[in-house]
Amino acid sequence: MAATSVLTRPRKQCRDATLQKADSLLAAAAAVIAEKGFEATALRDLGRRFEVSLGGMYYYFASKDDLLFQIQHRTFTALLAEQERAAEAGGTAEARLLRLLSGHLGFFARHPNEMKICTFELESLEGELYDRVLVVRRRYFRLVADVIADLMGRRERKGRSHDRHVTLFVFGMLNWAFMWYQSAKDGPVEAVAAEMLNLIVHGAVPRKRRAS
Amino acid sequence: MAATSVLTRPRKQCRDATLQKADSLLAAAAAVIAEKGFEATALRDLGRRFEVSLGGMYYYFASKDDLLFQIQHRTFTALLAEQERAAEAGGTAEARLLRLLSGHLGFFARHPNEMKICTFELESLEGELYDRVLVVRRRYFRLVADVIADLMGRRERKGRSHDRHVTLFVFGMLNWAFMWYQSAKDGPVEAVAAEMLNLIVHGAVPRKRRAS
DNA sequence: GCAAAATTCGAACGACCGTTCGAAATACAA
DNA sequence: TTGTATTTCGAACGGTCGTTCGAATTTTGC
Repeated sequence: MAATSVLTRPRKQCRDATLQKADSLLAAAAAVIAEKGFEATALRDLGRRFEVSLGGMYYYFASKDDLLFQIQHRTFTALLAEQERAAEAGGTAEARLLRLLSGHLGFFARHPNEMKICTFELESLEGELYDRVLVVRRRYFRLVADVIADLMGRRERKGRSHDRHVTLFVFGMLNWAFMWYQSAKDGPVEAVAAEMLNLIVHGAVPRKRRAS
Repeated sequence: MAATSVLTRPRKQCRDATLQKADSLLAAAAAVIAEKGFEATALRDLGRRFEVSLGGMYYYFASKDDLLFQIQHRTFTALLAEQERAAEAGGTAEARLLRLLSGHLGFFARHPNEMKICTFELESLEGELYDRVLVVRRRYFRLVADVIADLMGRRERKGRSHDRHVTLFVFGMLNWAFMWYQSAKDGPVEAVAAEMLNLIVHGAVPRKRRAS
C-alpha cells in the first residue's frame, strides 16, 4: 500500500525519512484505532507508543480527524487501484468476479486494521473529509456492481433494483468477513472466495434438495 | 420489544412510571448513540434531550456502560425470542429460513438504532457485560446456523467448515443491510428476504448464462 | 562552519467527560 | 396530615482530551 504520503503540515520540503515515519505512524495508529475505536484512542497514546511527543504528532497530521481521514482515504484508494487491475485483466464475468472476491478478501487479510477502520469509523468523519472518502467508496462499489451485472446478464435481468440488491448482498458477505475470517481456521482467501462465488452463481443448496 | 425493564439502581420498589421512563430513556439514548457513536455520546446530552439532569441519569442506569449493555442485551434477547418462534413454526427448511430472513430484516427495520448499536458497539463493552451479550448472540447464531444446515442437507454436505461459511455469508448479507436498506427505495422486507433466499438456494445467475 | 530550514519537544489552555453525593423535592401509604 | 420511600437535582471532583505555540534541537545546503 503506502503509495504517496501526504504530509499536510510542512509547506516547503521534507526529508524522505519523514514521509517514511509518517507511514509507519499511520500504520501503528491504525492498529490502535482498530482495537480501541477512534474516539477512544488518544493522540497521547499513539505518540507514546511510537516515541513521538504529543506536540510532535501535529507535525505529521493536521488534526486527529486528518489522521483518520488519511487512513481511510489511502486504504480505499489502494484497494480500488488493486481491484481495477483485477477487473481489467479480462476473462469471463465469472472469472473477473472471482478475482474481485479474492482480491477484496486478500487485501483485507493483509490490512485488517485499516479495513476495520474503514468499516467502523466512516461516520466519524465529517464534511469534506467524509465526502472525499465517499467518492472513492462509490467508485469501488460501481466497479464491483458492473462485474456482477455482467455476470447476471444485462438482458434478462429482473431490473436495476434486483441487481443493486445482489451487489449489496455480495458486499455484505465481503465486509462481514472481518468479523470471523482467520486464515488458520478458514483456509486461504482464494478458497473462501471460491465458496462465495459458488454461492452467488449456483446457490448453496444441492439441486436434489430444492423445493423448486 | 421492551419486555422487563431492569432498573439496576433502586433496591426496594419503583413506580410503574419509572420503569416506563427507563424504557423511553433507553430508546432515546439508542437514537443518539446510533447517530454519534457510543464514545462520542455524553450522558449530559442524553439527559438534556430528555429533560433529566446528569445526576438523575444515574438513578436509571448504574453507569454509561450499563446503559449500552442494556440496549444491546434487551435488543438481542428480543430478536432471539421472535426468531425462535419463527423457527419453531414448522414447514420446510426453506420456509423456515425465509421466515428467519424476513424476521431479521423486519426486526431491524423496526429497531434500526438498536441494531446499529449491536453491530457497531459490541466491542465497546468489556468483561461480564460483553460476555452476557455474547451468550445471546451465540444462541442466535446457532439458531440460524441449524436451519441453514437443514436446508443444505445434513448428509451430502461438504463439511462443517463449508456450512459455517455459508451461515456467515448469510449473516453478512443480513447485517450489512443497515448500511443501505430503506423501505421506500427497496420495498418491503419480505421482498428483500425473498431475493436473499433465492440467492442462497438458486444463486443469482440465470442457468443459461452459467459457465458450469 | 554557518545560516536557514525542517523537526521535536514540553508546557499550558480551555473544554468536556463519567461519577459521586448529600440535599431538595416529590409521591405514596397510613 | 404525617412519615417514609422514591425520585430528582445541582454542584463539585479528578481526569483526560485535542490543540496551540514558542523555544530547543537537529539536519541540510552552501
